Amino acid sequence: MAASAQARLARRSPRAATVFAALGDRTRLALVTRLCDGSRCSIAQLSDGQPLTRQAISKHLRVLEDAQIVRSERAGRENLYVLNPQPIADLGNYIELVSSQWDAALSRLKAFVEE
Amino acid sequence: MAASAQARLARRSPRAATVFAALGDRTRLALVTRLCDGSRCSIAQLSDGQPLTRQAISKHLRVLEDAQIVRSERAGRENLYVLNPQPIADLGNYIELVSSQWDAALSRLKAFVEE
DNA sequence: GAAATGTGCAACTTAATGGTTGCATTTCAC
DNA sequence: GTGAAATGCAACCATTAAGTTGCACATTTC
Repeated sequence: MAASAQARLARRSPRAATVFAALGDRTRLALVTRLCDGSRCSIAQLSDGQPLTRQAISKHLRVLEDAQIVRSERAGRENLYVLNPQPIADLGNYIELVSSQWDAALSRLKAFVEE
Repeated sequence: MAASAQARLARRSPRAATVFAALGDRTRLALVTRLCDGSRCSIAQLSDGQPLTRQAISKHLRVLEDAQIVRSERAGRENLYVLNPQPIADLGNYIELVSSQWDAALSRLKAFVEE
């Protein structure tokens, strides 16, 4: 089944790479951390306390939205952002595949050494 | 315990961001996929079949090595690379924290609606 | 030892990222 | 309706990233 697992990993690669890349930044990771308690926050709220311009935060939110890690919803004059945990959960599956592949390799090695 | 979970997430952020960023590229993800069956491969082997220069692959491997996702070992004239699954597994923990935070938020919302 | 193999290093190009500032626009509050 | 608040958009700058080419260096192999 090794080939099948590799194929599954490869098939998920493009999408996974986008999500990984979106999370590969401190500021964006902080935004995700802030949003993962389920709160809906405006850009002004999210940039409050951060040592960056509101525009910078806005750009980061767009990156997260492109990766579908976050959804935005207009409410009057403000734009509310909510986390969408699905893509991140999918990464969890990806990671589990990698880990299981590695564990299987370890088992084979162990069996080989012990025989 | 919500504050504690957030704090844990924030503490892991800088390191996690590095690993996420290292995985946020198709080519590097392909390299990880290739190595996660436990094989030790030279740069020449890893760049074989890829539509990139050996140098490009070499640079990508350095990024992965800086993130400690991969280890290299000199063997004569060739440089063998092996996966180190630990940082990736740590990302799994990070993701689980995010998910559990989100689930807790959902539960609170549900309780609020139903009361 | 000469040729071939596997890498490393440096310079360079192009494109993407992260960030800023300034201004226009929509919406709310009084 | 005037002013303040919350955004969006565009232009711009500096840095990093991704990739290439060319060459030098070590290690096999014959």
